[in-house]
Amino acid sequence: MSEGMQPRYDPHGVEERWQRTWEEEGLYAADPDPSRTPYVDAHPPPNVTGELHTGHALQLALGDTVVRFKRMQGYNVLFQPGYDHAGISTQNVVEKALVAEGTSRQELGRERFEERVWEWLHEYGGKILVQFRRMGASLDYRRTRFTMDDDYIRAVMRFFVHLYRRGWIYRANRIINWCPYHLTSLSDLELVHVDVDDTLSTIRYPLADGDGYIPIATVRPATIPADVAVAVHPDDDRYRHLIGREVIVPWVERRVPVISDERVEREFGTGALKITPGHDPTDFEIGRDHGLPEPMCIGPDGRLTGVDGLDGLTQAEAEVKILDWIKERGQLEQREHYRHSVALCERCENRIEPLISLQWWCSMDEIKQRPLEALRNREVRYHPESQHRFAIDSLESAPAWNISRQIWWGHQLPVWYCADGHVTVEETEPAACAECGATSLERETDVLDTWFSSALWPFATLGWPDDTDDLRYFYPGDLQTTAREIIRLWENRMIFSGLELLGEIPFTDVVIHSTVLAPDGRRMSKSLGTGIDPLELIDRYGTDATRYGLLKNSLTQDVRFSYAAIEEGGKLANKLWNAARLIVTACEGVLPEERPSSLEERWILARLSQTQRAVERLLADFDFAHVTDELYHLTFDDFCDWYLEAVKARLYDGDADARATATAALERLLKLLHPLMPHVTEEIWTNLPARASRLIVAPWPEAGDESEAGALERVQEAAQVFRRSGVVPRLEGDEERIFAAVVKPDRARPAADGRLEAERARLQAEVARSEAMLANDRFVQNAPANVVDGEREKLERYRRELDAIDAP
RNA sequence: GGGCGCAUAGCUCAGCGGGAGAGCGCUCGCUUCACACGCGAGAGGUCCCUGGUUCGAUCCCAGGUGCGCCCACCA
Repeated sequence: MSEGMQPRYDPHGVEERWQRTWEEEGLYAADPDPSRTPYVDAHPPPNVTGELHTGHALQLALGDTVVRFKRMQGYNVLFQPGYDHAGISTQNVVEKALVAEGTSRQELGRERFEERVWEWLHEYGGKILVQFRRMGASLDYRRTRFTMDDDYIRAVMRFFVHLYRRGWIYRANRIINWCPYHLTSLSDLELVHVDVDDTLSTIRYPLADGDGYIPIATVRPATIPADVAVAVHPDDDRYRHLIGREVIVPWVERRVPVISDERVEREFGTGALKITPGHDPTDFEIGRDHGLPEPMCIGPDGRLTGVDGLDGLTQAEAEVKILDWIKERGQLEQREHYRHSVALCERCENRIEPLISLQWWCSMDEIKQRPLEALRNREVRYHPESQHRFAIDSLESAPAWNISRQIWWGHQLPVWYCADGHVTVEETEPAACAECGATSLERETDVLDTWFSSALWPFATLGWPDDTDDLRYFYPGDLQTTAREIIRLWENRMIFSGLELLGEIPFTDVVIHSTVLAPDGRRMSKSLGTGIDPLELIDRYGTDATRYGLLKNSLTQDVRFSYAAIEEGGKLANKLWNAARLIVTACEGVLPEERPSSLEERWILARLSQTQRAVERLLADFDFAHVTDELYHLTFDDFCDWYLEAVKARLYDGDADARATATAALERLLKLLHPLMPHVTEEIWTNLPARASRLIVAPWPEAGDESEAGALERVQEAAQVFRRSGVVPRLEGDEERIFAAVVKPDRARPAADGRLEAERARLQAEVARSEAMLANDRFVQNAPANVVDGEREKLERYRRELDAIDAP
């Protein structure tokens, strides 16, 4: 097929063809096989409504590279695909579509709305898996799972009931983050914080006995009607004498106590804090500790409620009226500009209302103990290692988890109430109330936090809660690739669910990849217009080049996106293609066999082995950036510039050993590169003779003898000397032949005036420096032996090169 | 306010106790029978600052400066 190889490698068409072929030939498929060792990467399920972004692309490139490497090593690889129902996000997208149609979810009602979501998903959902294929991801697409599949729902219900019976799930009134747009509670992890310009008002709260006032600084005068106390620090001399007395809350003119609490910051504002347990998390805690009531004055819609004269007003409107009232009475001390951070809903970016609400909670106190122990024992390895500490810290400090959401799209809680309010928790609808036997039951309308179901991904995808062959064979798995911010949302929860339900952590290695920043260093974001669409990269440079570029960038540090890295990948693919073209053309029909008969052949085989060992070592540490580096230089410098240049003449001359060896060497190079750049290597593979199997399932080579890796050193030294001085050093045999073939002294420009003298001077200076160093007793005595020996070798080399120049 | 990290060539980044590196960009020369997405030759750096440890520091330690990210209830 060599006549089909064009001088320029074009990935278009080739890559799609291989993606189809590999999948159709079942080469991604994983099935239990007790004779083989499994290797499992349960790839994070993206949002069902999502589109491929750089983070996904990077994550896929990392996971797929490892998985392809393991597959070649003979592991039975399961790379698990799927997508997540993603509660609020999905509800959002569909709601927007409804609004565009002139209707709303409220108008449709819950049942119709859920149907609409399913319809929407059947039409548009899961597009992302098509895009996963374009990344060349070798996922077992037959096994695609959705976190709202019937079986998956069963797993979620089982998990909930399990935790409930353990006594860890409970229902309670607590202050929560309320999104007035979505009309639901949110966990702390679903918020974003932004700085806003605001106004800090200092308001005088008169003492009830008429004797003076306490100044209070607040940014939210609209919450004043729900004040239940004023708190000061117990050691604050300004106010200590007032503790225990009463002040009058403006507008509602209610008498409330002055209390003391250490959580009050003396330095902030006036040092006195109004306590509003209904609308502030700190105040809620202080209020609980002091046994204060918990009234609210702002409703779920964000408007005032239950306050005479303010009902139904927005907070801005209420604020004006309250401040006017205060001003009229001379109680407004000052208004000043104040910049501070506020919490927003990460989905709609509306301001969060803290308010008290009856919610379902999962207590973390007991559930986190086993995971903590496991993490401390390093039963999970984090890459980079520094994330290990963070995983532990974030688990240690994990607060009670608000698991209920007041939205319609998601897993409805398996909780039923009878008319008397008794609670019955069952996996499926119970016939009667567990407490009173009443048969008329109402199901809880709340749904679960999306991450509650995500926590089951590594084993719900394998059939849990049933005891399946898949589960027994593939669980626990091996690899997780994920973004830093997901550690708390997801990694920790998978670890505790796995330990709790199956007694084992679902994976052993967690690779936390970097955040890819825009080329200018800002975050990639659609709204900023700084996003880079991986599909456009694929269209422009090809999948292999895109994968290579992303891997090269994926260091422990956040990195700026670089087109240059992708272009480098494209060049590597083309270089490889042309090296293969040379060998395929010159060695047509020759079977690969390592029969090294000359220096350059022994050398390249040793270099291939050496690089292979390095790649294996680096991949074990998930150090992808250095893998790309090793392979780039192996291909360009060693394989092409030295080996092929040296052996080319013998290939054209029909040297049978050289031809067989060249073909074998190319095969090994292709194998090393396949995990990173699967398509171009597979395409070349088909052009090699007698190929029974696909490269994707070809065995990873045994690394051979590395002892000849330095065999070309004298020739390379000679090349240095020649290039710097124009002098052709004396060499013999293979070395002379290789020098002539690679360096081509007969075609080089003649030695220019002064070049030789400059090189001689340089070498003499090096010799002098080296001799001085070796003459220094303190150096010779204190430096490690290998350093001293190294210096002696260097000196020898400098002297040899000097001799070469000075020879006639 | 806590935690983590980064400052090295024009740009993006490796290296991390003994000769300052790569890719891109730039300059010069090559249409040499695999490849101009190529080959060869070059220019370009107080390795952020100040101290300390050491025979020796870009690398280790302390302090400073400047950036970035994550977390956190200063109203």
